[in-house]
Amino acid sequence: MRERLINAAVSVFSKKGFYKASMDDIAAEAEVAKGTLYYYFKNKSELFKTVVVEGINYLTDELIKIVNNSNDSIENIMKLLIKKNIDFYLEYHELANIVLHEITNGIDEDVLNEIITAKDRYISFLADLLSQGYDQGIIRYSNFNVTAAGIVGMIDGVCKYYLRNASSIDRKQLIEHVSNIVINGLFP
Amino acid sequence: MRERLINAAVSVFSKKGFYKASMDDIAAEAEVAKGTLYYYFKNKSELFKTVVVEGINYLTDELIKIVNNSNDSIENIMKLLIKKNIDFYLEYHELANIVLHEITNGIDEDVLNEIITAKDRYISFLADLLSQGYDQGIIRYSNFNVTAAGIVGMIDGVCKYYLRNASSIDRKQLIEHVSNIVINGLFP
Amino acid sequence: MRERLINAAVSVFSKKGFYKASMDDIAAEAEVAKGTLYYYFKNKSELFKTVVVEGINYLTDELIKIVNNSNDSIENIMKLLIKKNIDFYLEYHELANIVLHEITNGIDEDVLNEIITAKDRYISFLADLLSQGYDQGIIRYSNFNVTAAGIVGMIDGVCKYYLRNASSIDRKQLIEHVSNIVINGLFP
Amino acid sequence: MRERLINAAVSVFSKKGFYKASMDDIAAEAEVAKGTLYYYFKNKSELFKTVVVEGINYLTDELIKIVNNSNDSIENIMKLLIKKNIDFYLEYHELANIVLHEITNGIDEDVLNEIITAKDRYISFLADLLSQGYDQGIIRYSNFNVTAAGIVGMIDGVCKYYLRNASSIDRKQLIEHVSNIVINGLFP
DNA sequence: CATGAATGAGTCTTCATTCAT
DNA sequence: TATGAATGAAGACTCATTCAT
Repeated sequence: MRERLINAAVSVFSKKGFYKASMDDIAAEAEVAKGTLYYYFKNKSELFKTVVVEGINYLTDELIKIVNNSNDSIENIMKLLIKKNIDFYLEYHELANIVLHEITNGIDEDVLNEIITAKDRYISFLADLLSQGYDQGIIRYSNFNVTAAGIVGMIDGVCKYYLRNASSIDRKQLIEHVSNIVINGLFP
Repeated sequence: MRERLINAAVSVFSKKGFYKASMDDIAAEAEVAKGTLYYYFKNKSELFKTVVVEGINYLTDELIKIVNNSNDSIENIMKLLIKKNIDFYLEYHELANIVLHEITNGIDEDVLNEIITAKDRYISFLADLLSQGYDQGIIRYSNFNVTAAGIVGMIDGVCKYYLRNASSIDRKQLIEHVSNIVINGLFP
Repeated sequence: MRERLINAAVSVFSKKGFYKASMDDIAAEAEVAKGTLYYYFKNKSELFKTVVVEGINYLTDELIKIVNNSNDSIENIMKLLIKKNIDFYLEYHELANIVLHEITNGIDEDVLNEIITAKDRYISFLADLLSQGYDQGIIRYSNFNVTAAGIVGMIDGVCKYYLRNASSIDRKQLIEHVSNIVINGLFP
Repeated sequence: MRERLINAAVSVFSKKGFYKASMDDIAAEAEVAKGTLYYYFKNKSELFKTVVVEGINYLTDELIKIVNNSNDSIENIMKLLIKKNIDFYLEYHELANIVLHEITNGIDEDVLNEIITAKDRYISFLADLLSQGYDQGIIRYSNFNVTAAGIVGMIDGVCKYYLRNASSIDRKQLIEHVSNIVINGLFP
């Protein structure tokens, strides 16, 4: 049942965002009584946190698997990660919108902290990878966390644009394009 | 008076975001009666739209001025724009958070469209610059809009990280760093 | 309007008590929208406090007036006060039930404190009178506050019994009876 | 088991009162599942009634024992009863508060009647004693029930004051004081 | 006997919006 | 122009109660 509620919550939060999503909506989506939500989750913030934290952790774990199962070059791994990220984003875009951003209002402090922790784990994972590349002499910059945050932000911005103007470019090109910018920069 | 209301609204929306900001808050901040807000703006969405659109346009106009008044290389202009962007973001970060992101919920459709229009103008402006660089052979990629969206997203992600972990890097370095990644990529 | 809301609240709280009385009930009784209640009172506790504090203070002030305007003996004043108290009690009995007893649960601490303060003023007033009687040598005991609390408790107990079994005794006798016990004790 | 549930209920109702006490609280206190409560008691009112009625009856039976086992004078028995009452009150004061005053709304009519019956038995017992005293010519008034209710009310008022201001008088004095007023009145 | 998951009616509270002045 | 009292719809949350196991 918990699973079912979370799925409903993902769906509704994705479509409506934190504020516009009502507990009624989510209960209706899950086809349960509203009380059931409160049987499993203390309150709306708690439910939201669960969705977001599990979302981020799912993504992070997927990425970790890719890295662990690959003997490829850092460059190719990087490309794969970017692809995976973009795929995730485009699949659950509103959720990603929520997951990848700060939602500093209306959520209990402690709940927010858990979200930030999950997010930091995600950024740190990317930063680690960058750090490895740096040690191998194939990445130039040492501000790994900032760089990681920047990459995620770029993916975010690009996906959002893509979702608004889907026709102007195809998905494969999008991934390729982001990979190129990240890896080679704009200037030749 | 209208000016005064908008300033109050910027301040409150910046601090609290769209949902948590109440018309009472804004009226109190402006030191007027709540009814006055409705005398000048049809409703909350309308007021929000005004703030956001004027915010984006202000930023865009600032950037346009920079470009028009400069004879510098595209590379240097690019750096300046990035700096300006980051400065704007860090100064009005909550507002920027709103301005730079999709807030697709709880706002009237038509009002939302005006926000998107302003945002597109901003992205287009950056894309134009990239296009010029492309024509001069100093930028590699031709998906100008996507690239522009990506740059804005990266700035966004980096600033957010910076605001959470301000001590780990200094502002000048931050700007430098983003400029470098955008211009030269991660790989040497 | 505030007056009107308080009157409605007195009526509803009197009939139903703090918990069973809903803000809907009170709004309906006052024939206003529920929001209006919240325009004048921060919340249910605040409204309740207002009713109780004003109730106690009203009663206290009435009693003070009696004392100040009378040249009668302490004994006769005492009788008058008992009469006034019983009349008040029987008129607003559920309210009196609330007013005279602690409601230690479910009410905000600070609000509760204001209620206790008002109550203490009432007890103190009676204690003062006893103290005067003591100084004049016509009252035996010096634990004035305890005695005052005891008298109020007795009135309470007697009135409650009366309300449950109204037929067994008439109101005038009730007042007479309490006065006698208080003044002369049970034993001849 | 039933015993165990009642003990838990006494404890929780005593601390929180009827409304604030939840069936969850009571189940937790008894360390059973919530359903178990409903296996033994039809509903919350029923459980509450059981607690209250058994409480009153326990007290009444204790008092009856005292009277039956004593050859003392009415006066001394009276004092003992007052002492016992005050002791009971101060030990289970919140419960006593409920027994004597709990708002009678929101409890099923029939359940309420059983509470009143138990209460009346208690009052009647005291009234009987007064009646005996009257027959022996050592008590002046013949409104026995009203007088009994008044005495109980006085005990209530005095104990409550004592609980709020415990330091101002000692317990033995409190008992003495109430006995004196009841027996001799305020006026010499 | 005992459980505890599931329910849904009921309540408080917020706040954008209106409108008479 | 400007006010602010009044509104009422909407939403989060509680909790007594039921029932299948």
